[in-house]
Parts: sequence; C-alpha cells; structure tokens
Amino acid sequence: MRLPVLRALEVCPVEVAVSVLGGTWKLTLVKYLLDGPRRFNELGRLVPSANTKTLTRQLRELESDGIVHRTVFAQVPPRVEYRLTDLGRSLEPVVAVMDRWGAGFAERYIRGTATDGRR
Amino acid sequence: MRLPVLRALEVCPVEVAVSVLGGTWKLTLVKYLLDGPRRFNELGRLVPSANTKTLTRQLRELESDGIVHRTVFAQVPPRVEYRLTDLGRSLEPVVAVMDRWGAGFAERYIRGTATDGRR
DNA sequence: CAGCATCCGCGGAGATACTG
DNA sequence: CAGTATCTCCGCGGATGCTG
Repeated sequence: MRLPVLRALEVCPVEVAVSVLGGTWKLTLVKYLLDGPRRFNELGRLVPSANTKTLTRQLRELESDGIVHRTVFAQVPPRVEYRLTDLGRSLEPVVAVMDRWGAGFAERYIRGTATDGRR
Repeated sequence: MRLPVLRALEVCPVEVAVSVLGGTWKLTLVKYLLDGPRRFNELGRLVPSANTKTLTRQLRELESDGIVHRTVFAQVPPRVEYRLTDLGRSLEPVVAVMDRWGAGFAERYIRGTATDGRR
C-alpha cells in the first residue's frame, strides 16, 4: 500500500518522496511532462506498457499531490491536457538523478546477466 | 508487482530506478547505511515501522541487486552486518535529492492540510 | 478522445509466533 | 541476535468492455 505521507515523514523525508513518486510510471510520466504539456493518449503512447486505467490513476494521484495540473477542454472530441505544476517542475533534478542511476544500473545488470545478475 | 528490470528499461531508465529502489524502506535503509555499516537490529531500530520480515526482504533484495553487502559473523550471539557496495554508495546523490524533495513536499503538505491537502 | 465500470490475480506488507 | 514460518489483508496493476 502507499505509505501515508505523515507516517512516512515520521521515519524519513526520503520515504515521503518514495511514497509519493513510487507508483509505477509516475516518474516516467513526469519526465515526459518536463518536455511540455501532453494529452492523455499522447502519454499513453509514450508509456505503452500502461493501460488507460493505470494511466488515469497515476495521473490523478499526481494531480491530487499537486504535481500535475489537469485541464479539460469542453469540446468534441474531448481534449484533456496534463502539465506540470511548479511543484512538478521541481522534480526535474530527481528525475535526472534517477534516470542516470537507472541507466547505470541497467547497463551493469545487462553485463552481469551472463556472469550472475541475480537468479 | 515489481517491474522486471529489462521491461522497465524498455520504457525508461528512470523506471528501472523506481523498480529497484521503490520498495518501502529501501532508500531509507540505504540512507542510514551511507553513515556506515549497521547490524540487523540496529537498522530495525532506525526504521521502527518495518517488522523483521519486511526488513529482511528489503535487505535481501538490496543485496541481490548488488547494492548492499551482507556479512555473517559465525559467532554466538549471531552478528550480521550490512554495508553498502560501491553501487550502493553511488546512490548517495539519489538519496540526497529525494530526501530534500521529500522534505519540501512534506512541509508543503502540512501547510496545506488545513486548506486542502487532499482528503 | 478520454475516460469510467467491473472483475481479477498477484505479491507486498504486516502481525504473530517460533528457532538456532 | 537475526532471523524463519505462517497467515492474512488489501490494493496496485492489468484486462476487458462500455460511454459521452
């Protein structure tokens, strides 16, 4: 379960960040949104592994956490735009660091698969 | 479920990092281990919200991902020491950034609980 | 197009009790 | 001390189908 913010805070600020950002695809979505606003299906195409339900939920959680702003255009066909708030943009260093570390880990992981690489 | 590394990589390196580090307490454990080696129950005291089973699993996963090294001293009473590997130490910037961001978020969150702060 | 409704399985996380 | 062994809950993430 997602650890409530206040409880995570009792342990450590880093745990707050994990509880808010730890959901699958969340940081990836933020990463793409750092390039500019995106529409729903646009994000879906960028993250093809996530189905619409999951995508919706992650985006809504990001919204209720004040990281993403959701704009609905009253028109047909529907158009919904997602863009980062100031708080969301403040994630840029987080995304950068995680991205770099993840890339390094993956490279190591691939090199290691022949030798060992965990079960 | 934890997203397999190779699959996460297909989407984005940042997702690899999340899948490896996203487990509850993991980054907190790493943060404490950055201060030096720690014994099992020592970590348990530092992260009182985690029970032994969870603690064990997170540490084992960190071990099999090459982030933590586990040393068993053959003696009574048992003594097991956890310390970071080089890869683990490479997480320092990640922890630092996440910690700072989490602290900022928490502060914002607390200020906002009266006004809004999500249900 | 951007979703919501519904159903489901898996496994993460915890509680509790026990052991070498 | 440093874990295992069970049992349980529950909610994330996914699949599928429908709607304004």
